[in-house]
Amino acid sequence: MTKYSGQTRVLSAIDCIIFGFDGFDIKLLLIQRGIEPEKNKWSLMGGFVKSEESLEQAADRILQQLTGLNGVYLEQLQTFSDPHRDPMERTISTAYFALIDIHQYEKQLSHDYHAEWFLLEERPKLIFDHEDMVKLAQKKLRYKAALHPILFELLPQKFTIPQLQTLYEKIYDTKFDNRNFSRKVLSTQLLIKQKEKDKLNSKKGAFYYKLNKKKYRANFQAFLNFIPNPDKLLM
Amino acid sequence: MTKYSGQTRVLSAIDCIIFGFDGFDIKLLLIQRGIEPEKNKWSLMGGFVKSEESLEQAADRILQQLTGLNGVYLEQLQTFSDPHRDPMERTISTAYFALIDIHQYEKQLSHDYHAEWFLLEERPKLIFDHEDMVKLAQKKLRYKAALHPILFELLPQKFTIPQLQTLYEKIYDTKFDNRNFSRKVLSTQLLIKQKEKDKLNSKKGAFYYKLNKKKYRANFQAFLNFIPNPDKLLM
DNA sequence: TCAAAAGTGTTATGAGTACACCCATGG
DNA sequence: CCATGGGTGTACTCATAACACTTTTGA
Repeated sequence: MTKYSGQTRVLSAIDCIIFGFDGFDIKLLLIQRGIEPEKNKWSLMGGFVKSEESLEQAADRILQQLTGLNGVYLEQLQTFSDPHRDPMERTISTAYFALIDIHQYEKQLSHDYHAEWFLLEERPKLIFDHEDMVKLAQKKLRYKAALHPILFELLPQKFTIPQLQTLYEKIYDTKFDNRNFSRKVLSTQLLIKQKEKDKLNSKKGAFYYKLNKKKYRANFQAFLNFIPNPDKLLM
Repeated sequence: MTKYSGQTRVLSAIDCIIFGFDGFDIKLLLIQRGIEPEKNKWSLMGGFVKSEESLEQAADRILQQLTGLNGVYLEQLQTFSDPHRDPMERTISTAYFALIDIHQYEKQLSHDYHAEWFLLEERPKLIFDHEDMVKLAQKKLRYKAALHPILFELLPQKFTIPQLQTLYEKIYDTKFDNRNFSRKVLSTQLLIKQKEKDKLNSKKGAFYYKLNKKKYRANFQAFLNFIPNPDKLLM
Protein backbone atom coordinates (compact mmCIF):
# COMPACT_ATOMS: atom_id res chain seq x y z
CA MET A 1 0.00 0.00 0.00
CA THR A 2 1.18 3.52 -0.70
CA LYS A 3 1.51 6.21 1.91
CA TYR A 4 -0.07 9.56 2.61
CA SER A 5 1.99 12.08 0.70
CA GLY A 6 3.01 15.58 1.61
CA GLN A 7 2.57 15.20 5.37
CA THR A 8 5.09 15.66 8.16
CA ARG A 9 6.08 12.67 10.25
CA VAL A 10 6.97 13.21 13.89
CA LEU A 11 8.44 11.31 16.81
CA SER A 12 5.93 9.88 19.24
CA ALA A 13 7.03 9.54 22.84
CA ILE A 14 5.73 8.50 26.25
CA ASP A 15 6.40 10.14 29.57
CA CYS A 16 5.33 8.59 32.84
CA ILE A 17 4.41 10.48 35.98
CA ILE A 18 5.03 7.83 38.62
CA PHE A 19 3.46 8.44 42.01
CA GLY A 20 4.28 6.58 45.20
CA PHE A 21 3.36 6.84 48.87
CA ASP A 22 5.74 5.85 51.66
CA GLY A 23 3.21 6.08 54.48
CA PHE A 24 4.00 9.72 55.13
CA ASP A 25 4.35 11.60 51.85
CA ILE A 26 3.47 11.48 48.18
CA LYS A 27 6.55 10.81 46.09
CA LEU A 28 7.53 11.08 42.49
CA LEU A 29 9.98 8.78 40.70
CA LEU A 30 12.39 10.68 38.47
CA ILE A 31 15.42 9.74 36.43
CA GLN A 32 18.50 11.50 35.28
CA ARG A 33 18.15 11.76 31.57
CA GLY A 34 20.68 9.63 29.72
CA ILE A 35 20.79 11.40 26.36
CA GLU A 36 21.31 14.84 24.92
CA PRO A 37 19.82 17.39 25.01
CA GLU A 38 19.50 18.08 28.75
CA LYS A 39 21.61 15.05 29.58
CA ASN A 40 21.87 14.35 33.33
CA LYS A 41 19.03 16.71 34.16
CA TRP A 42 16.04 15.36 36.10
CA SER A 43 13.25 14.10 33.94
CA LEU A 44 10.18 11.92 33.90
CA MET A 45 10.80 8.36 32.80
CA GLY A 46 10.03 8.20 29.10
CA GLY A 47 10.93 6.84 25.73
CA PHE A 48 10.00 6.63 22.11
CA VAL A 49 7.13 4.60 20.77
CA LYS A 50 8.20 1.73 18.54
CA SER A 51 6.72 1.02 15.18
CA GLU A 52 4.74 -2.03 16.22
CA GLU A 53 3.45 -1.00 19.62
CA SER A 54 0.58 1.14 20.84
CA LEU A 55 1.06 3.95 23.32
CA GLU A 56 -0.28 1.75 26.09
CA GLN A 57 2.20 -0.99 25.26
CA ALA A 58 5.01 1.53 25.13
CA ALA A 59 4.04 2.95 28.53
CA ASP A 60 3.89 -0.55 30.02
CA ARG A 61 7.25 -1.43 28.56
CA ILE A 62 8.90 1.74 29.79
CA LEU A 63 7.46 1.40 33.26
CA GLN A 64 8.52 -2.19 33.45
CA GLN A 65 12.06 -1.34 32.31
CA LEU A 66 12.41 1.08 35.18
CA THR A 67 10.53 -0.61 38.00
CA GLY A 68 10.38 -4.26 37.03
CA LEU A 69 6.67 -4.10 37.83
CA ASN A 70 3.79 -5.44 35.77
CA GLY A 71 0.10 -4.78 36.07
CA VAL A 72 0.64 -1.33 37.50
CA TYR A 73 -2.18 1.19 37.44
CA LEU A 74 -1.52 3.31 34.38
CA GLU A 75 -3.79 5.87 32.82
CA GLN A 76 -3.43 8.10 29.81
CA LEU A 77 -3.28 11.69 30.96
CA GLN A 78 -2.88 13.95 27.96
CA THR A 79 -0.84 14.41 24.83
CA PHE A 80 1.58 17.33 24.77
CA SER A 81 2.41 18.75 21.42
CA ASP A 82 4.00 22.18 21.44
CA PRO A 83 6.06 22.17 18.23
CA HIS A 84 9.19 23.16 20.14
CA ARG A 85 8.72 21.27 23.39
CA ASP A 86 11.78 19.21 22.54
CA PRO A 87 14.38 21.52 21.00
CA MET A 88 16.15 18.66 19.26
CA GLU A 89 13.34 17.49 17.07
CA ARG A 90 9.59 17.68 16.97
CA THR A 91 8.28 15.10 19.41
CA ILE A 92 4.69 14.63 20.45
CA SER A 93 4.55 13.06 23.87
CA THR A 94 1.67 11.30 25.52
CA ALA A 95 1.84 11.46 29.29
CA TYR A 96 0.68 8.56 31.44
CA PHE A 97 0.39 8.59 35.15
CA ALA A 98 1.16 5.55 37.23
CA LEU A 99 0.30 4.68 40.80
CA ILE A 100 2.60 2.18 42.38
CA ASP A 101 3.07 0.54 45.72
CA ILE A 102 6.44 1.95 46.66
CA HIS A 103 7.33 -1.11 48.72
CA GLN A 104 6.81 -3.46 45.81
CA TYR A 105 9.00 -1.21 43.78
CA GLU A 106 11.88 -1.25 46.18
CA LYS A 107 12.24 -4.98 45.84
CA GLN A 108 12.61 -4.88 42.10
CA LEU A 109 14.37 -1.65 41.29
CA SER A 110 16.42 -1.63 38.13
CA HIS A 111 19.73 0.12 38.51
CA ASP A 112 20.22 0.74 34.81
CA TYR A 113 18.71 4.18 35.26
CA HIS A 114 19.67 6.83 37.72
CA ALA A 115 16.28 6.87 39.33
CA GLU A 116 15.33 8.50 42.59
CA TRP A 117 12.19 9.12 44.62
CA PHE A 118 11.51 12.77 45.43
CA LEU A 119 8.94 14.27 47.69
CA LEU A 120 6.32 15.51 45.27
CA GLU A 121 6.45 18.92 46.91
CA GLU A 122 10.22 19.15 46.77
CA ARG A 123 10.96 17.87 43.33
CA PRO A 124 13.79 19.35 41.31
CA LYS A 125 13.31 21.43 38.20
CA LEU A 126 12.34 19.18 35.30
CA ILE A 127 13.24 19.31 31.62
CA PHE A 128 11.00 20.39 28.74
CA ASP A 129 7.32 20.55 29.68
CA HIS A 130 7.58 17.82 32.29
CA GLU A 131 6.65 20.28 35.00
CA ASP A 132 3.31 20.88 33.24
CA MET A 133 2.79 17.16 33.02
CA VAL A 134 3.34 16.67 36.73
CA LYS A 135 0.99 19.50 37.61
CA LEU A 136 -1.72 18.15 35.36
CA ALA A 137 -1.25 14.65 36.71
CA GLN A 138 -1.58 15.96 40.23
CA LYS A 139 -4.78 17.76 39.31
CA LYS A 140 -6.23 14.71 37.62
CA LEU A 141 -5.26 12.48 40.52
CA ARG A 142 -7.10 14.76 42.92
CA TYR A 143 -10.07 14.91 40.66
CA LYS A 144 -10.30 11.22 40.06
CA ALA A 145 -9.56 10.20 43.63
CA ALA A 146 -12.42 12.38 44.79
CA LEU A 147 -14.82 10.10 42.96
CA HIS A 148 -13.16 6.74 42.51
CA PRO A 149 -11.25 4.42 44.85
CA ILE A 150 -8.06 4.84 42.90
CA LEU A 151 -5.71 5.62 45.77
CA PHE A 152 -5.69 2.04 46.99
CA GLU A 153 -3.22 1.46 44.17
CA LEU A 154 -0.64 3.37 46.19
CA LEU A 155 -0.96 1.22 49.28
CA PRO A 156 0.44 -2.20 50.13
CA GLN A 157 -1.88 -5.20 50.21
CA LYS A 158 -2.48 -4.78 53.92
CA PHE A 159 -3.01 -1.31 55.29
CA THR A 160 -4.80 0.43 58.13
CA ILE A 161 -7.52 3.02 57.90
CA PRO A 162 -5.37 5.70 59.52
CA GLN A 163 -2.78 5.04 56.82
CA LEU A 164 -5.42 5.42 54.15
CA GLN A 165 -6.54 8.64 55.76
CA THR A 166 -3.03 10.04 55.82
CA LEU A 167 -2.77 9.30 52.12
CA TYR A 168 -5.97 11.18 51.38
CA GLU A 169 -4.85 14.04 53.58
CA LYS A 170 -1.60 14.36 51.68
CA ILE A 171 -3.33 14.25 48.34
CA TYR A 172 -5.73 17.02 49.31
CA ASP A 173 -3.35 18.84 51.63
CA THR A 174 -5.87 19.02 54.42
CA LYS A 175 -7.05 17.15 57.54
CA PHE A 176 -10.15 15.04 57.87
CA ASP A 177 -12.08 13.94 60.93
CA ASN A 178 -10.79 10.42 61.55
CA ARG A 179 -14.08 9.22 63.02
CA ASN A 180 -16.14 10.20 60.01
CA PHE A 181 -13.46 9.08 57.61
CA SER A 182 -13.28 5.50 58.84
CA ARG A 183 -17.04 5.18 58.89
CA LYS A 184 -17.37 6.46 55.35
CA VAL A 185 -14.70 4.13 54.07
CA LEU A 186 -16.09 1.11 55.85
CA SER A 187 -19.62 1.82 54.67
CA THR A 188 -18.54 1.13 51.08
CA GLN A 189 -17.82 -2.50 52.03
CA LEU A 190 -14.67 -2.24 49.95
CA LEU A 191 -12.44 -3.34 52.81
CA ILE A 192 -11.99 -6.69 54.49
CA LYS A 193 -10.87 -6.58 58.10
CA GLN A 194 -7.85 -8.67 59.04
CA LYS A 195 -7.11 -10.22 62.41
CA GLU A 196 -3.74 -8.54 62.96
CA LYS A 197 -3.12 -5.01 64.01
CA ASP A 198 -0.41 -2.59 63.04
CA LYS A 199 1.26 -1.69 66.32
CA LEU A 200 4.07 0.42 64.93
CA ASN A 201 2.22 3.67 64.62
CA SER A 202 0.20 3.69 67.82
CA LYS A 203 -0.06 1.99 71.17
CA LYS A 204 -3.57 0.73 70.72
CA GLY A 205 -2.79 -0.53 67.26
CA ALA A 206 -5.00 -0.24 64.19
CA PHE A 207 -6.52 -3.20 62.40
CA TYR A 208 -5.18 -4.08 59.00
CA TYR A 209 -7.55 -4.24 56.07
CA LYS A 210 -7.30 -5.72 52.62
CA LEU A 211 -9.07 -4.45 49.56
CA ASN A 212 -12.05 -6.50 48.44
CA LYS A 213 -10.77 -6.74 44.90
CA LYS A 214 -13.93 -8.14 43.40
CA LYS A 215 -16.01 -5.35 44.80
CA TYR A 216 -13.29 -2.86 43.95
CA ARG A 217 -13.36 -3.75 40.29
CA ALA A 218 -17.13 -3.97 40.15
CA ASN A 219 -17.60 -0.61 41.84
CA PHE A 220 -14.74 1.26 40.31
CA GLN A 221 -17.05 3.42 38.26
CA ALA A 222 -19.37 4.22 41.12
CA PHE A 223 -18.98 7.57 42.73
CA LEU A 224 -17.50 7.63 46.16
CA ASN A 225 -17.32 10.43 48.56
CA PHE A 226 -14.46 9.79 50.90
CA ILE A 227 -13.55 13.42 51.04
CA PRO A 228 -15.79 16.09 52.51
CA ASN A 229 -16.68 19.17 50.47
CA PRO A 230 -15.14 17.89 47.25
CA ASP A 231 -16.15 20.97 45.31
CA LYS A 232 -14.21 23.22 47.66
CA LEU A 233 -11.13 21.04 47.67
CA LEU A 234 -10.95 20.72 43.91
CA MET A 235 -11.23 24.35 42.91
CA MET B 1 20.94 20.58 15.88
CA THR B 2 21.03 16.90 15.02
CA LYS B 3 18.09 14.54 15.38
CA TYR B 4 17.30 11.50 17.46
CA SER B 5 18.59 8.54 15.51
CA GLY B 6 17.15 5.10 15.06
CA GLN B 7 13.57 6.00 15.95
CA THR B 8 10.41 5.63 13.89
CA ARG B 9 8.53 8.74 12.82
CA VAL B 10 4.76 8.57 12.50
CA LEU B 11 1.90 10.64 11.21
CA SER B 12 0.04 12.65 13.81
CA ALA B 13 -3.63 13.31 13.17
CA ILE B 14 -6.68 14.89 14.76
CA ASP B 15 -10.23 13.61 14.77
CA CYS B 16 -13.12 15.68 16.03
CA ILE B 17 -16.27 14.32 17.61
CA ILE B 18 -18.69 17.19 17.02
CA PHE B 19 -21.86 17.18 19.08
CA GLY B 20 -24.92 19.32 18.49
CA PHE B 21 -28.43 19.61 19.91
CA ASP B 22 -31.44 20.65 17.82
CA GLY B 23 -33.86 21.04 20.71
CA PHE B 24 -35.00 17.45 20.49
CA ASP B 25 -32.03 15.16 19.94
CA ILE B 26 -28.27 14.93 20.30
CA LYS B 27 -26.59 14.99 16.92
CA LEU B 28 -23.21 14.19 15.49
CA LEU B 29 -21.57 15.95 12.56
CA LEU B 30 -19.92 13.53 10.13
CA ILE B 31 -18.26 13.87 6.76
CA GLN B 32 -17.78 11.64 3.80
CA ARG B 33 -14.09 10.95 3.68
CA GLY B 34 -12.42 12.56 0.68
CA ILE B 35 -9.31 10.39 0.35
CA GLU B 36 -8.36 6.76 0.09
CA PRO B 37 -8.50 4.40 1.90
CA GLU B 38 -12.20 4.22 2.78
CA LYS B 39 -13.01 7.09 0.42
CA ASN B 40 -16.66 8.22 0.59
CA LYS B 41 -17.33 6.31 3.79
CA TRP B 42 -18.64 8.22 6.82
CA SER B 43 -15.94 9.51 9.12
CA LEU B 44 -15.23 11.99 11.85
CA MET B 45 -13.85 15.29 10.64
CA GLY B 46 -10.09 15.09 10.90
CA GLY B 47 -6.77 15.91 9.40
CA PHE B 48 -3.03 15.74 9.79
CA VAL B 49 -1.07 17.92 12.17
CA LYS B 50 1.28 20.33 10.45
CA SER B 51 4.88 20.76 11.38
CA GLU B 52 4.49 24.10 13.10
CA GLU B 53 1.22 23.67 14.94
CA SER B 54 0.21 22.03 18.19
CA LEU B 55 -2.61 19.52 18.39
CA GLU B 56 -4.91 22.21 19.80
CA GLN B 57 -4.16 24.50 16.90
CA ALA B 58 -4.73 21.70 14.45
CA ALA B 59 -8.07 20.85 16.03
CA ASP B 60 -9.14 24.50 15.93
CA ARG B 61 -8.11 24.80 12.31
CA ILE B 62 -9.90 21.65 11.26
CA LEU B 63 -13.07 22.58 13.09
CA GLN B 64 -13.03 26.04 11.62
CA GLN B 65 -12.52 24.65 8.11
CA LEU B 66 -15.66 22.59 8.43
CA THR B 67 -17.96 24.80 10.45
CA GLY B 68 -16.60 28.30 10.02
CA LEU B 69 -16.87 28.66 13.77
CA ASN B 70 -14.29 30.05 16.15
CA GLY B 71 -14.12 29.84 19.90
CA VAL B 72 -15.97 26.57 20.01
CA TYR B 73 -15.75 24.38 23.09
CA LEU B 74 -13.07 21.85 22.32
CA GLU B 75 -11.46 19.38 24.65
CA GLN B 76 -8.80 16.76 24.21
CA LEU B 77 -10.34 13.34 24.66
CA GLN B 78 -7.69 10.70 24.16
CA THR B 79 -4.96 9.62 21.79
CA PHE B 80 -5.58 6.46 19.77
CA SER B 81 -2.55 4.54 18.70
CA ASP B 82 -3.18 1.00 17.57
CA PRO B 83 -0.33 0.37 15.12
CA HIS B 84 -2.78 -0.71 12.43
CA ARG B 85 -5.70 1.60 13.08
CA ASP B 86 -5.11 3.19 9.69
CA PRO B 87 -4.20 0.43 7.22
CA MET B 88 -2.45 2.84 4.89
CA GLU B 89 0.25 4.04 7.21
CA ARG B 90 0.86 4.26 10.91
CA THR B 91 -1.05 7.26 12.20
CA ILE B 92 -1.49 8.24 15.81
CA SER B 93 -4.66 10.23 16.20
CA THR B 94 -5.67 12.48 19.02
CA ALA B 95 -9.43 12.79 19.37
CA TYR B 96 -11.04 16.05 20.44
CA PHE B 97 -14.66 16.50 21.22
CA ALA B 98 -16.50 19.69 20.35
CA LEU B 99 -19.81 21.07 21.56
CA ILE B 100 -21.44 23.50 19.20
CA ASP B 101 -24.63 25.47 18.97
CA ILE B 102 -26.20 23.81 15.98
CA HIS B 103 -28.05 26.98 14.95
CA GLN B 104 -24.85 28.99 14.78
CA TYR B 105 -23.39 26.29 12.66
CA GLU B 106 -26.16 26.29 10.12
CA LYS B 107 -25.49 29.90 9.26
CA GLN B 108 -21.88 29.31 8.44
CA LEU B 109 -21.66 25.83 6.98
CA SER B 110 -18.85 25.20 4.55
CA HIS B 111 -19.90 23.14 1.55
CA ASP B 112 -16.40 22.03 0.67
CA TYR B 113 -16.99 18.83 2.65
CA HIS B 114 -19.86 16.42 2.37
CA ALA B 115 -20.96 16.97 5.93
CA GLU B 116 -24.18 15.89 7.51
CA TRP B 117 -25.79 15.85 10.93
CA PHE B 118 -26.86 12.44 12.18
CA LEU B 119 -28.87 11.50 15.20
CA LEU B 120 -26.23 10.28 17.63
CA GLU B 121 -28.22 7.10 18.15
CA GLU B 122 -28.68 6.44 14.46
CA ARG B 123 -25.27 7.19 13.11
CA PRO B 124 -23.86 5.17 10.22
CA LYS B 125 -20.94 2.79 10.55
CA LEU B 126 -17.72 4.76 10.85
CA ILE B 127 -14.26 4.07 9.49
CA PHE B 128 -11.20 2.90 11.43
CA ASP B 129 -11.59 3.27 15.19
CA HIS B 130 -13.91 6.27 14.96
CA GLU B 131 -16.70 4.27 16.53
CA ASP B 132 -14.54 3.83 19.66
CA MET B 133 -13.85 7.53 19.67
CA VAL B 134 -17.53 8.43 19.56
CA LYS B 135 -18.35 6.00 22.34
CA LEU B 136 -15.59 7.34 24.53
CA ALA B 137 -16.62 10.92 23.81
CA GLN B 138 -20.18 10.12 24.78
CA LYS B 139 -18.99 8.58 28.01
CA LYS B 140 -16.79 11.53 28.83
CA LEU B 141 -19.53 13.98 28.00
CA ARG B 142 -21.87 12.24 30.41
CA TYR B 143 -19.23 12.14 33.05
CA LYS B 144 -18.20 15.73 32.72
CA ALA B 145 -21.73 17.09 32.35
CA ALA B 146 -22.68 15.41 35.60
CA LEU B 147 -20.28 17.68 37.40
CA HIS B 148 -19.72 20.77 35.28
CA PRO B 149 -22.07 23.14 33.44
CA ILE B 150 -20.66 22.13 30.09
CA LEU B 151 -23.93 21.44 28.26
CA PHE B 152 -24.76 25.13 27.94
CA GLU B 153 -22.28 25.08 25.06
CA LEU B 154 -24.84 23.14 23.05
CA LEU B 155 -27.63 25.66 23.50
CA PRO B 156 -28.30 28.99 21.80
CA GLN B 157 -27.77 32.23 23.71
CA LYS B 158 -31.37 32.30 24.86
CA PHE B 159 -32.99 29.10 26.01
CA THR B 160 -35.69 27.94 28.38
CA ILE B 161 -35.31 25.66 31.36
CA PRO B 162 -37.52 22.98 29.81
CA GLN B 163 -35.18 23.02 26.81
CA LEU B 164 -32.20 22.61 29.11
CA GLN B 165 -33.94 19.76 30.83
CA THR B 166 -34.67 18.00 27.56
CA LEU B 167 -30.99 18.25 26.71
CA TYR B 168 -29.99 16.66 30.01
CA GLU B 169 -32.62 13.98 29.56
CA LYS B 170 -31.28 13.09 26.14
CA ILE B 171 -27.72 12.97 27.37
CA TYR B 172 -28.60 10.63 30.21
CA ASP B 173 -31.44 8.85 28.43
CA THR B 174 -33.82 9.30 31.32
CA LYS B 175 -36.50 11.63 32.67
CA PHE B 176 -36.14 14.12 35.49
CA ASP B 177 -38.73 15.76 37.67
CA ASN B 178 -39.18 19.16 36.05
CA ARG B 179 -40.00 20.90 39.34
CA ASN B 180 -36.85 19.78 41.08
CA PHE B 181 -34.76 20.32 37.97
CA SER B 182 -35.63 23.96 37.49
CA ARG B 183 -35.10 24.73 41.14
CA LYS B 184 -31.70 23.07 41.15
CA VAL B 185 -30.59 24.91 38.05
CA LEU B 186 -31.82 28.28 39.25
CA SER B 187 -30.21 27.84 42.65
CA THR B 188 -26.78 27.97 41.03
CA GLN B 189 -27.44 31.58 39.96
CA LEU B 190 -25.89 30.70 36.63
CA LEU B 191 -28.93 31.88 34.67
CA ILE B 192 -30.32 35.36 34.01
CA LYS B 193 -34.05 35.52 33.42
CA GLN B 194 -35.23 37.36 30.31
CA LYS B 195 -38.49 39.20 29.85
CA GLU B 196 -39.71 37.23 26.85
CA LYS B 197 -41.19 33.80 26.82
CA ASP B 198 -40.88 30.99 24.34
CA LYS B 199 -44.45 30.27 23.26
CA LEU B 200 -43.69 27.69 20.61
CA ASN B 201 -43.42 24.67 22.82
CA SER B 202 -46.25 25.23 25.26
CA LYS B 203 -49.37 27.27 25.71
CA LYS B 204 -48.30 28.87 28.93
CA GLY B 205 -44.88 29.67 27.53
CA ALA B 206 -41.55 29.32 29.33
CA PHE B 207 -39.27 32.22 30.19
CA TYR B 208 -36.05 32.53 28.29
CA TYR B 209 -32.79 32.62 30.20
CA LYS B 210 -29.28 33.64 29.29
CA LEU B 211 -26.12 32.20 30.78
CA ASN B 212 -24.38 34.43 33.29
CA LYS B 213 -21.05 34.09 31.54
CA LYS B 214 -18.96 35.67 34.24
CA LYS B 215 -20.32 33.31 36.85
CA TYR B 216 -20.13 30.45 34.38
CA ARG B 217 -16.43 30.90 33.84
CA ALA B 218 -15.71 31.53 37.48
CA ASN B 219 -17.64 28.46 38.62
CA PHE B 220 -16.75 26.12 35.84
CA GLN B 221 -14.60 23.99 38.12
CA ALA B 222 -17.18 23.79 40.88
CA PHE B 223 -19.16 20.63 41.15
CA LEU B 224 -22.75 20.86 40.17
CA ASN B 225 -25.45 18.37 40.67
CA PHE B 226 -28.12 18.95 38.10
CA ILE B 227 -28.77 15.29 37.69
CA PRO B 228 -30.17 13.10 40.44
CA ASN B 229 -28.35 9.93 41.44
CA PRO B 230 -25.30 10.63 39.31
CA ASP B 231 -23.56 7.47 40.44
CA LYS B 232 -26.37 5.32 39.15
CA LEU B 233 -26.61 7.14 35.84
CA LEU B 234 -22.93 6.98 35.10
CA MET B 235 -22.30 3.29 35.63
C1' DT C 1 -63.73 25.10 29.50
C1' DC C 2 -60.25 22.02 29.47
C1' DA C 3 -55.84 19.96 28.32
C1' DA C 4 -51.05 20.53 28.70
C1' DA C 5 -47.03 22.38 30.12
C1' DA C 6 -44.74 25.77 33.46
C1' DG C 7 -43.76 26.59 37.79
C1' DT C 8 -44.45 27.04 43.31
C1' DG C 9 -44.93 24.95 47.97
C1' DT C 10 -44.45 21.31 51.38
C1' DT C 11 -42.60 17.50 53.53
C1' DA C 12 -39.77 13.18 54.52
C1' DT C 13 -35.54 11.07 54.08
C1' DG C 14 -30.83 10.35 54.40
C1' DA C 15 -26.16 11.59 53.72
C1' DG C 16 -22.71 14.54 55.69
C1' DT C 17 -20.72 16.74 59.55
C1' DA C 18 -19.42 17.98 64.25
C1' DC C 19 -18.25 16.49 68.38
C1' DA C 20 -18.56 13.96 73.19
C1' DC C 21 -16.92 9.99 74.64
C1' DC C 22 -15.01 5.19 75.28
C1' DC C 23 -11.17 1.73 74.22
C1' DA C 24 -6.60 -0.39 74.25
C1' DT C 25 -1.99 -0.36 75.35
C1' DG C 26 3.10 0.88 75.83
C1' DG C 27 5.93 3.35 78.53
C1' DC D 1 -1.80 5.24 85.50
C1' DC D 2 -1.90 8.24 81.91
C1' DA D 3 -0.95 9.95 77.28
C1' DT D 4 -1.85 8.71 72.67
C1' DG D 5 -4.02 7.49 68.88
C1' DG D 6 -8.04 4.15 67.35
C1' DG D 7 -12.66 3.76 67.15
C1' DT D 8 -18.06 4.07 68.43
C1' DG D 9 -22.35 6.73 69.40
C1' DT D 10 -25.36 10.55 68.68
C1' DA D 11 -27.55 14.62 67.30
C1' DC D 12 -28.01 18.47 64.11
C1' DT D 13 -28.20 20.27 59.49
C1' DC D 14 -29.10 20.69 54.94
C1' DA D 15 -29.48 18.99 50.20
C1' DT D 16 -32.34 15.82 47.72
C1' DA D 17 -36.34 13.75 46.04
C1' DA D 18 -41.29 12.87 45.95
C1' DC D 19 -45.39 14.73 44.99
C1' DA D 20 -49.84 17.84 45.66
C1' DC D 21 -51.15 21.86 43.84
C1' DT D 22 -51.65 26.48 41.25
C1' DT D 23 -50.92 29.22 36.97
C1' DT D 24 -51.33 30.36 32.17
C1' DT D 25 -53.23 30.19 27.77
C1' DG D 26 -54.32 28.23 23.02
C1' DA D 27 -57.53 25.55 20.92
